Amino acid sequence: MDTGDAFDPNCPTRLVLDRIGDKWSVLVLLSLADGPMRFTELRRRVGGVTPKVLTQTLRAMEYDGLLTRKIFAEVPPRVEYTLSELGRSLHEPVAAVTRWAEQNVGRIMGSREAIDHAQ
Amino acid sequence: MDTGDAFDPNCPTRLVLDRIGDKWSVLVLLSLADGPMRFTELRRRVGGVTPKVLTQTLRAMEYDGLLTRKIFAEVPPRVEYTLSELGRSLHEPVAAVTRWAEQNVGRIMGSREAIDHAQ
DNA sequence: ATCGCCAGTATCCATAAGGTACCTATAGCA
DNA sequence: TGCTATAGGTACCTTATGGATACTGGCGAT
Repeated sequence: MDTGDAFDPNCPTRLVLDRIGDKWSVLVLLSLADGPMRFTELRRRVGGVTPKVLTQTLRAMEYDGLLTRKIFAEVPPRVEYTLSELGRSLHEPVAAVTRWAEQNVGRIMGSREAIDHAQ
Repeated sequence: MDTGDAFDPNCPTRLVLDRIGDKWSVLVLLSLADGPMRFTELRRRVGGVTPKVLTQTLRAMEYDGLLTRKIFAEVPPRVEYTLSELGRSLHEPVAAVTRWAEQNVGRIMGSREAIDHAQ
């Protein structure tokens, strides 16, 4: 298996990029970086996510070993999501991209406005 | 306008994250980091992208000021895509995520296999 | 005379995302 | 003895988005 070329569609690295490139995954990762959270907490924190999509995202991240899901046998039910070591190791690179976005949002919006204005 | 909270769906930072989180944008950015490229060159380099989607991606990145599009009045036509200063500044953070993916692809695939095996 | 090159469009279809409603069981309240 | 609220989802339907394939135009080469 070729792990070195992200440009090859069959490369596993590409699968990983697809997953972590997902916008909800990134927001979940950033949220959980502050500590474990429950489903509804996450739902409130990550504005705009629907429960279905949040469930899909969390299940996918669990499958990839980025977080763990702990169910407490209580009523009402309680489920806690916690970043794994692997998930925590991804936090810094992702946070760097987010910082870039925050720092450059002005330039990007400026570019869009300049182009819109030229039309 | 609130540029500080990527969790707010109306936050511009979120718009930016959505855009640069797109898998094709990342691959185009990494390709162009080596220098300007033509459309067909990019298409070959970024395996699996269809022309329609590549066009959409390039237009979106141009709109955001990440790259410039230069048309040469020749036959056959020639169009060159070049990263802007802004695009180049995004390269390092994105490359860090890609490096993480390459280094951890094994762990992720291992997690998937462990879970598949447990079923 | 026809073929191929380049940079895309146009068209159609499948998949995925999004929105809303509903389910389960129990504890608390009236 | 209902009635309601709660948490963590599922089920269902509709709407975007992505992807596959085919096609265009002008010219130089065969």
